Amino acid sequence: MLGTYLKECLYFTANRLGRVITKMAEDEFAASGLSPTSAFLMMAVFEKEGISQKELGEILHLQPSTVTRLIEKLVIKGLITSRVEGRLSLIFATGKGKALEETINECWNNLRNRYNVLLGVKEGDELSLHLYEVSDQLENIE
Amino acid sequence: MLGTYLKECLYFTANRLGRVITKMAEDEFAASGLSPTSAFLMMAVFEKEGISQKELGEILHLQPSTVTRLIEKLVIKGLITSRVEGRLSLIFATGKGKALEETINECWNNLRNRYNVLLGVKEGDELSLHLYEVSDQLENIE
DNA sequence: AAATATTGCTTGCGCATACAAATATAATAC
DNA sequence: GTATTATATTTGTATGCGCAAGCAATATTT
Repeated sequence: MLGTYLKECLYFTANRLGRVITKMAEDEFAASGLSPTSAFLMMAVFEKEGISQKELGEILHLQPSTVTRLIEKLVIKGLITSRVEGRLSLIFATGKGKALEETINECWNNLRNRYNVLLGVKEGDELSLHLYEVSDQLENIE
Repeated sequence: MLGTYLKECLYFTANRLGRVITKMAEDEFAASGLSPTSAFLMMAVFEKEGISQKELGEILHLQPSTVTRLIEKLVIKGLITSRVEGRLSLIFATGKGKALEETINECWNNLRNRYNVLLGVKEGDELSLHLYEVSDQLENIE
């Protein structure tokens, strides 16, 4: 079989999986009008009103510049506001943003159900935890 | 802990892993002057001179348009040529391209060693095979 | 308190990938 | 043998993310 070696390349398989699941996630989160990443950022804000951009970056494992851009778009959509406090930029959900909480949770549940059905019960969630640990190991966070 | 639910989201963990391993791969393949994906495309061409773009897309699990762009760059670099045959576009490695084969293989070995060391012997390779199967399941290829 | 360093965020730019529409060739139907 | 459909590739456009450099606020040093 041509190209079999690719199956043994974590770079390849990880990124392929990323693309596949991203499509699924975008599909499910479309109901919320948000990209999956934006939706998870919103969830972090719901969990801690006034969270800083720095914290958001740490939780989401995204670069500061990427967080800035996500925030930008969510502010334009009127879902969050940011208050500058010293050199921190603190993020709060607006009423319109809070109104999305339920929807976002549903989208997320739908996504999880969708892949857990395809992968076998709980296999998806377990794989996810595993991948999280693997990333930590690769980044040498112990 | 804030944002713990993210560990259970395959969208998130898969993409994070993708970013982490991509950085490692880019780093290792820098020695070849190629992006990891281009390097794997070259490997596919080494394996089958005159491979079509369609086949490349299937092997690499990339969209045709993405393949077109990769080819474009490799042609500009003088590593491959493409001969149009009917509606197929067949890809061949140039001498300059073939000269890279050894280097590319080394880069790949280095990458695999690097993550296998961090993840434990063979764990990386096994994970990779697993992720490949998972992607197949999610895409409903049986 | 002035000079320097650090920290958090933003901006400009680039890369990888995708989707949709356009194009080109081949195959099939009639 | 033309008309229609199918297939392979290309082109235009968009998104998500990163890096590097810059800016602004605070902390540290002297």
